[in-house]
Formats: sequence, C-alpha cells, structure tokens
Amino acid sequence: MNIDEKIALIQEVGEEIVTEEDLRKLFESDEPLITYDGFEPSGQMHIAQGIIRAINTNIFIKTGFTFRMWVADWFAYLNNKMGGDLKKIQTVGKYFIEIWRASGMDLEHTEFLWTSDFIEDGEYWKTIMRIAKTTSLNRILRTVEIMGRNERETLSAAQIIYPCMQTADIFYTMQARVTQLGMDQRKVNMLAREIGEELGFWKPVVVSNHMLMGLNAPPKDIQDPVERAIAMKMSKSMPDSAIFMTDTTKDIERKIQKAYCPEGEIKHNPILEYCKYIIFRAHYLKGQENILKDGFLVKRPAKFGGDVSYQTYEEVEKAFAEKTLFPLDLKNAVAQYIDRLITPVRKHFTENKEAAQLLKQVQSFRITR
RNA sequence: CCAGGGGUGGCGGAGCGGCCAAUCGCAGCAGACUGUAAAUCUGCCGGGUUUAUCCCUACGGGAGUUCGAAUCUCUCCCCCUGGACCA
Repeated sequence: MNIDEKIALIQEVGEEIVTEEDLRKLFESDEPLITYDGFEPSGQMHIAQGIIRAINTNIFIKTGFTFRMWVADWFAYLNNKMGGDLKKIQTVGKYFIEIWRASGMDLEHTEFLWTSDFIEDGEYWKTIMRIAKTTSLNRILRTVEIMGRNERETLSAAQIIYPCMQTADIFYTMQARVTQLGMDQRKVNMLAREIGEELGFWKPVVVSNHMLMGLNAPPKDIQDPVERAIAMKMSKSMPDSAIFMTDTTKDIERKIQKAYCPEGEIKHNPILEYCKYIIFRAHYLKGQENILKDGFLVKRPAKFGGDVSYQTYEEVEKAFAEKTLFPLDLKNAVAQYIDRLITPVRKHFTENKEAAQLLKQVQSFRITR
C-alpha cells in the first residue's frame, strides 16, 4: 500500500484531518505510527462507540498504525460518571473491552491502556503541570465540551484538570502521533497541536471522526454547527436516541421504527447516516467482510415495488432523494443489518460466562451523567 | 468567615399559610392523521388501587409554630454572586 492509498483510507475515517500534509509527512518519516482514542467507561455502549470505533480502528491498522485505546477510568471519575465510583467505572471498562472483542475490532494491533496504571507516575503529572502552566484558564474552559459539558453549567475544579490530563496523554501515556477521536474532542487536540512543539514534543495530526446522529429529530434552535452536532449526537442519557451494543432485535426494531426519517430528506437523516457510516463500512469488521456481497438489500412488499438492492451508498442516497426508496422500507433494512452486526456481541455476552457476569454487573449500576 | 440570593416533580420554572400532587414550558407515553418518523391535534404524565370529591409518599435534611405548611420560625447541609482573610 503506498502513501496515497493510506491517506485515502484515513480520509474514510476523518470528517476532518488536520492536516493532510502533516499526515503525509508522518508517513514519510520514521516516527512511530501510533494513534489513539480514549473513552470514559460509563453506562452502556452505543453503536457509535462500538461499531464505528471498531471500523475506524481497523482502518487505521490497515495503514500500518498501532491503535492505543485509553481506558480513561480516572477521567470518568473526574467527570463524575457512574456516581464517581472508580470500582464501577473499572468494571464498565472491562465490559467495554469485551464488547469490542466481540464486535470485530482487530485486537492484534490494538493496545488497551488504563489511566489507573499511570496515575502514580510522577512523569505523567509533570507533563500535566507543564501543560497547565503553558495554557490560560480561559483556553481550558473553552474545551469543556470534550467532557460533554457546557460553560454555563457549574463545573468542578476537577474539570480543569481533565483537559490538561487529556493533552498530556497524547504526548506521554499514548505517545500518539495521530489523535483519532470524535469531532467533539477537537478542541483539546487543537490545543495539543498548538503547544506540543513548544513543550518539546511534536505536533500531532488530528483525525476527527464524524459524530453519529441520534435517532431523534434534530433540534431546530441551535445555530452553531459544533454545538448543533453535539446536541444531535447519539446520547446515553436519552436511551431511545441510541442503539446499544447489547440491545435485543426487538429493541433495535422499535427504536429504528420510531426514528426521525423524513421522506426524500437526505440531510440530518439518522437512518441514512447509519447506512453510510455503519453498514457500507461494516466490511472492515472482522467476520463481516461479506456483509454486502450481494449489495444492500431492501425487502419490501410487491405493491411497493418488491425487493431491491443497491451496490453503493450513493445509490441508496439517490433513490431516497428521488423518493423511489420509502423511509419505512429503508428502516426495516437498516434494522436488519444493524441487528446482524450486533448479533456476535449479544452472543458473546450470553455464551461467555465471564462476559455475561460483567454485563449483569453493569446493568445493575445506576447511570449518572 | 461575612453579606445578599437560591435549593420545588426527568429538566426548566411558577406557587410564598388552606381551593397544591403542586400553574406553565420541554422531554416522555398513548391515540388520531400519514405506507415510517417528524409536524399538527387529543388524552395521560409522583406511586398505588375498587380510577374515586380514596390512600400513601413528596417541594434540600431535621426540629418546631398552627386546626392546617412547599409556603412561617429555628437549625444543619449544599449552590450562586460579592466581600473579608491569607498578601
């Protein structure tokens, strides 16, 4: 695979790449190809965190990267997830890893690292403090959206430490030359680009992936594009806006059935989004290589035109825009494909005893925002 | 620590001694309308039930005043704004 092909693949991951030139230089250099994503273990895992993460991870690995997954247990603690109970958070962390294991993520080239293994590392804290010293308080305050918070709500002092830690991770714990997180995390990554070299590190390439929409109707009253995307994203605090990795077939059908999906509307349409970002990229998952071997199949009653299949996402989108593909028919197909992608996960959590035990524990925890 | 302002149902936010299980908005649920959803309209929306002018639990915690308190008093806790202290 040559560099152009690698970049093309990474373009499939990144809704935004800052910058492509830097990425090319990285491929040309002998710097270690390490990228990372971090996650706060909290509550259940939805398909944006599960399937999309696995797909993007696998794509990066294809281009020669090692993917580091930062199990950010102490971050979840700072951000008061799971009631601030570190034990529970760690249980959820293990549970998350089990989900990815079952979902087709390439674990051979993925490393899971836990914040708790670094929390007593003095060098880590030195890095955090150096970052804190180089950055103004207001600059940190502007990054609070990375924690799913806004500047209006009352923050704890811990939430000042958090972004500094996250920046330190890029350079110290993860050693990441590329950061591969969601669009909602871009502000910290940009901060890292700004101060990295000044602190004697490097300027990481920021590959930000698209935030998958929730199933509900999008809000009409938010102008700012980033705020809007965050408001629209799949959210655990609204369980019916998200499909979880362990949902039953019935749950999936019900949620998709009630999802927002105006006929002919290709913008801000969650069902189409799931086609584009999940189903048409699912072949990157281990065990799902042949998912669209016969195209994307939509079954429908004869009186509505009978079964059809589409080879590319563009064909689906075009048919939908022209209203030759009706929302309900699309929904049924999407539900079926997503169910298929989740089946191995469900299976893992029923057949594997330890995994089943983890699931049971996680379900017993009360979720706090 | 001081001064002032607050803490009400999932959220926002009224009420300020009885007519308060608590106006209203959002969210949620159900139905009508659509071959999906949304929008719109209707009903429900603390819990229970024999669905009722019934019971229980509730307005940050506790104690009290009163025939009666979300509403008054005391006390404790927490939050916000400002100040004082450290300097």
